[in-house]
Amino acid sequence: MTEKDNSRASAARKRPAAEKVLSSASDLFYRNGIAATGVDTIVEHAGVAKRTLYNNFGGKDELVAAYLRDRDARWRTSLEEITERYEDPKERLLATFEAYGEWLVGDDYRGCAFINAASEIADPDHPARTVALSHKKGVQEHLASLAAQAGLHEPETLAEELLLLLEGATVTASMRKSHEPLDTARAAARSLVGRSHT
Amino acid sequence: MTEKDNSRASAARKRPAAEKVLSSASDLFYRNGIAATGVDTIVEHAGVAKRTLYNNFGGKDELVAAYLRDRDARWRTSLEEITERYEDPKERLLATFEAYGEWLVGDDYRGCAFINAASEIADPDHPARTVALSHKKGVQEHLASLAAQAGLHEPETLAEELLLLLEGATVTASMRKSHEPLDTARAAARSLVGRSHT
DNA sequence: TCCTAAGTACACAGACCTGTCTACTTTGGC
DNA sequence: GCCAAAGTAGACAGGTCTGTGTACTTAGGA
Repeated sequence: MTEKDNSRASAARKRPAAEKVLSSASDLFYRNGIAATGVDTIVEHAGVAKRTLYNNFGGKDELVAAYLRDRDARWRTSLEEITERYEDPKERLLATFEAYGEWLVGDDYRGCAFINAASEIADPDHPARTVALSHKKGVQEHLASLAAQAGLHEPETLAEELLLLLEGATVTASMRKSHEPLDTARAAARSLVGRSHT
Repeated sequence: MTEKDNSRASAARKRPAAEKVLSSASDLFYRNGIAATGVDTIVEHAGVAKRTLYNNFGGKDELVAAYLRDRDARWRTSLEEITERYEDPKERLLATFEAYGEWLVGDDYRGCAFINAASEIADPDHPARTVALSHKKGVQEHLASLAAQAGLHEPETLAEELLLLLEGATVTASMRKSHEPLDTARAAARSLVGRSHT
């Protein structure tokens, strides 16, 4: 269990160049946007040959999907770790807001990578859209599961309400470059959780 | 007052070609994204010469800003009209959710134009970012003003909470291509307004 | 009627984009 | 040490992008 198979780490062990590509792509896609980041920029930043990118990922679209999958995996790990800090089911539920908070520290915060990708990619068949959608579904399921464990009323509805607050806070925080919307969202979440109390 | 100076209509009267450009740009930017829409596509769609675009707007960046300004103006008009349908201050406040609802009908819904633009444009000095930010500020001020008129507790905080719900609903609705998140957001908003009641 | 501002048509520059090709070099497991 | 897989280097094709230059034509008010 100490040697948990983090897909990114294991890929680094066996394909170091591919890992460098993914790492550079992640940074650049997130910071500058997907359309604004060319493959030449990625390979230059990664210090690898362009052919390495195409041999390992197939093309830019698949690389974008891989970028989001990687981010989703790291997000899940981080969320799990933060949730486990608490015992009380209600606090475990609200810990999700804390997890979001840890991601938006720093002045390089550019909002949610999945929302940004979905905003940027109009094509409904782009492979990255599937990844973004399943990520959001995962977050909502996480919330619903914890809400149910906490014995709250209508856990599914509450989970969606909390998701909306989280999404709104993420988007607003990145527009204003402030983490204050997350505090507001957390306060509103406490109200809604209180209302759903037995 | 019947001859209210809608900037787009007045521009159409005196500069028909410029208006065609703005109208085409609005459609294409919103539907396909800003980066994905080239100026050649816009002028072809508008049926005007490329030079007309540059003479009237200066360049693509300024055209993007004009697109958002136009959308903001139309949004304000629409919001005002919907708000005036109600007498009760609390209902007027919640009518904002209805206004959002009217914008996300139809299968061509692609989310909030301002959020999408901000997601897509990483450059903090881009003229469109200023427009997007001031639009969101306007929405929040509208909410705060109505919350205060309704005599609710801490109208500023409540306004921000409602804004977050609206933003979350917009983003989620466009990802799922469903208007159901808006219903959830409205229900949550009623809870929060209830809590803030006298 | 004339004159100015607005619009047209279209070629062009220069940069950037994704993806492919070929030939060469490194590296890790057997 | 061998050999296959992985990676490298760099040119290249074929597009697309924003923005400019030039010479021409319309339209509307004084």
